[in-house]
Amino acid sequence: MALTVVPGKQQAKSQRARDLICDATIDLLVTQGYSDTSLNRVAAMAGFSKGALQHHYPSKEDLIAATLNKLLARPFFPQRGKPECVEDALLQAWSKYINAPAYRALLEILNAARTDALLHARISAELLEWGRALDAQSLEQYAALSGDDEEVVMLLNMTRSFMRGLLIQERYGGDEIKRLKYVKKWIALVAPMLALRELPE
Amino acid sequence: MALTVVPGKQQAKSQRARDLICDATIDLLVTQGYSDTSLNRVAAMAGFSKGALQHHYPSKEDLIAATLNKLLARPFFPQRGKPECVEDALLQAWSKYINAPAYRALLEILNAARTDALLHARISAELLEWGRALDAQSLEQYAALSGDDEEVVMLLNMTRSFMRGLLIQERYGGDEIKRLKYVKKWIALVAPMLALRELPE
DNA sequence: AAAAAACCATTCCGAACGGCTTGTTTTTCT
DNA sequence: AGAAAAACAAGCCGTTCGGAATGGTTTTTT
Repeated sequence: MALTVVPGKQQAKSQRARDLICDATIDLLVTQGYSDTSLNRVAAMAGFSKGALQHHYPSKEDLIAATLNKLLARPFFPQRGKPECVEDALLQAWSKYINAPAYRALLEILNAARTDALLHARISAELLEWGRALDAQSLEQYAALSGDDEEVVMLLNMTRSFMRGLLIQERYGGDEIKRLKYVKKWIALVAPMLALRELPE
Repeated sequence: MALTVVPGKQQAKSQRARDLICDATIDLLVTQGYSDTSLNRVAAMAGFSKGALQHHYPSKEDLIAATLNKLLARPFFPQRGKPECVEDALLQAWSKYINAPAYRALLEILNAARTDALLHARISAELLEWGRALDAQSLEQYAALSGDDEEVVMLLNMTRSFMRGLLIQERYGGDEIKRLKYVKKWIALVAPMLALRELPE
């Protein structure tokens, strides 16, 4: 008789519920900020009751950790549709990765973790691993004209830092066009020191 | 008889109270974050009752606006003890201005204003003026080797963006030494394009 | 000296928070 | 089919928030 280890109708439903909840959390983080992303609002926006939310994520810390997990899974480097040159690649990093709602949500969590010791302890290991993974991916994608691998990591990290800082500037002047101008200027400075690595099939 | 328009004993006391309150606010913003910088805690840390705080700053918005005012008054360029070269000047901008508690407090307010419409409306004009003043000061202090004044403003703004983003990186790896290394790398990139302007007596 | 204004302390309020408990419905397993 | 587990709903609890009201004290002005 069908000993089907079928994924389970309920498991799928549960997974879908968790996805909806995390998506709602991201949305609220972007539009309302961390402290106003309350469990009540998340439940309401996701279309569940408070009890359902509590069932899937027993505490707010659990909810945020799960949401962060989803946010960190976003690829910094596009896995298909490889860009033609370094300039295009870095420009895409800005428009597709940094200057996007999901990244703003990520920054909200990072900022909250700065002063919330428990949250910080909960996610710090994951963040460190994330940083290491980003560095490794940088080396897979780029090479430095100087031949120094460490320089690749530095330049990519510096680029991300710059873009992060630029994203924050939106809060006090600096419209979208001006920010894009700055990004291009940065790329013009840094791109000549980098080259795209040949990707293995 | 002495028509002395003496400052007034009470006025001085009042001013001192406001200073203490704003200092406590800055301290709490740095150590606890914006949402945990409650009026109760501010009053307690400043050594006043809640009623006293309420007297000096009728609403939290007023308190934050006043504190922001104090934070924006910090000089980005050192007014005395002029640095010898562009490299030193930019390095000082990092160590004395950006990588300092007061700047973290400023970022907390900016971040809060992103989602708090009322606070944003209250401080946006002041922030715009601040940005303009920074640009003007940049032109007073620096000249571009290319002769293009706009480039001076851009490079200084890019430097501030980069340092801002670098400050945030502290939350997920990147110790103090590594951040300083990044700052120096950036300065090495950008300083050759700038020159200190001769300051009039 | 009297009146006015500024300063400060205490207390209370309604609202919202995160977390928890209890009860009902739906799915899965035997 | 029936028991167990998972999913969900609704409500309560203790706390804290920002703000308002009230009253007393000190300083300034008239």
